[in-house]
Amino acid sequence: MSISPRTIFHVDMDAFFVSVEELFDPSLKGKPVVVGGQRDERGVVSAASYAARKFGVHSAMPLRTAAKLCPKAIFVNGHPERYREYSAKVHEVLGHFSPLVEMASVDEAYLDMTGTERLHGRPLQAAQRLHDSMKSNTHLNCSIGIGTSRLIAKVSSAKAKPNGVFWVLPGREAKFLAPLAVGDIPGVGKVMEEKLHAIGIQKIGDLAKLDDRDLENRFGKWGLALAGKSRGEDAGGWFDNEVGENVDPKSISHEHTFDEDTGDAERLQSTLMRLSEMVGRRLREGGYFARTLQLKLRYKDFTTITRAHSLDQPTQMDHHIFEQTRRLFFANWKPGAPVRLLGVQASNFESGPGQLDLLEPKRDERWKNALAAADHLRDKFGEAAIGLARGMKGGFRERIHENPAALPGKGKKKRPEA
DNA sequence: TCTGGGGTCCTAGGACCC
DNA sequence: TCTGGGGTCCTAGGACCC
Repeated sequence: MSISPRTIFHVDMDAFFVSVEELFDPSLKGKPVVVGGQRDERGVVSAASYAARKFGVHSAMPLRTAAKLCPKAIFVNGHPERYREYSAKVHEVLGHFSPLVEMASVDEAYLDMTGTERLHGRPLQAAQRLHDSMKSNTHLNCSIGIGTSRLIAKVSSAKAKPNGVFWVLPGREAKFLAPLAVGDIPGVGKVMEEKLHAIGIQKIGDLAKLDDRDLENRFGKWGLALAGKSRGEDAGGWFDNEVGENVDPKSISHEHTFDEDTGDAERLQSTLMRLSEMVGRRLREGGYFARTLQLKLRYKDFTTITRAHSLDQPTQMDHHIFEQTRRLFFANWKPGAPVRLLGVQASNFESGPGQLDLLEPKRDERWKNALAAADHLRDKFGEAAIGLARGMKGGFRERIHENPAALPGKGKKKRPEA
């Protein structure tokens, strides 16, 4: 705990995906634009322009719903490479303002600005400069929230939107939060919100009046964290790590929803192979060896199961991943049942491969070489260049789209171990 | 309206060990 | 016999975020 309060910035890009698309196609400007796929596709909205939002379109809404609400909307497929490129530009701009920058996702970041006054001036002045610098270097707008904690910075950046700055003075945290809805607390979603409403809590101020122990008794660990959050602290959970500490991922996964549900075993297996390759590739890129492999299976009616298996020896090889997930698949799939989604996840990372195959010491070595060659080819000629036999069966190759929002640095992070 | 994809964290029960 | 208690690992599911 430091004695003088920290100064945290939360920088959130305004309608990031849409704005980037507008840079590539200026004719989109001012129009209702929906990024995430075509109007008749399965899938949800990744981002909507402000013009589209006026019709009630918002992110996470099914594309087909958006099309009904706003028939004139222009539907655009996402361009992950573009977002990555611009995210890197954003990161670079931010790096000129503080050495402690943490990209929380493609389009938002935390900066610890504590102690930068002599360089960049008082918070509002620094924010103004950052804003201008962002605009001139990336041609993108951002909103900036300033506070003494991540939580306050995050909540105030939402109040700053669009294209503004919002500063909560040190000592005014609880006062700022009190009139806001409990659902405005990051981490309080629909379910928690309803539970809180059920006991008569609507505003964050109502929450702050409750006893910490009472909240802990009702909601466990989360309840205690909530008590702190109601006062503006980064108490508990993922929020209270230092800004700028980058942490290794805990899991790597890929999943695919079929355009139409399928019960075709060959097609399902070839998809599983593709997903296994994608996961294996990323394990090798990151130098991770996974001990736990998980299959995800979603049926037509949306019921979803996950089945996991932990290996004796960690792996990063496609065929190990495929072997396990295929086994799990056939042990759980009702043959012929229409499948909506398949997913493959690797977790429980270890730094090395452990013991190699003692019976066939050359086998894994050969695989490793083959995979390295395949990785190299893909780098050179693109993802479709090569695939293991199963993935190619019958000339069919499941096309799997990369998710524009799925870029490094996402999600919640835990405090790194000392 | 018919529900993506990639993550993190939490809970809870059972196995297993001492 | 009328049954501990803690620790850790594994698995499954679910809330939540962008």
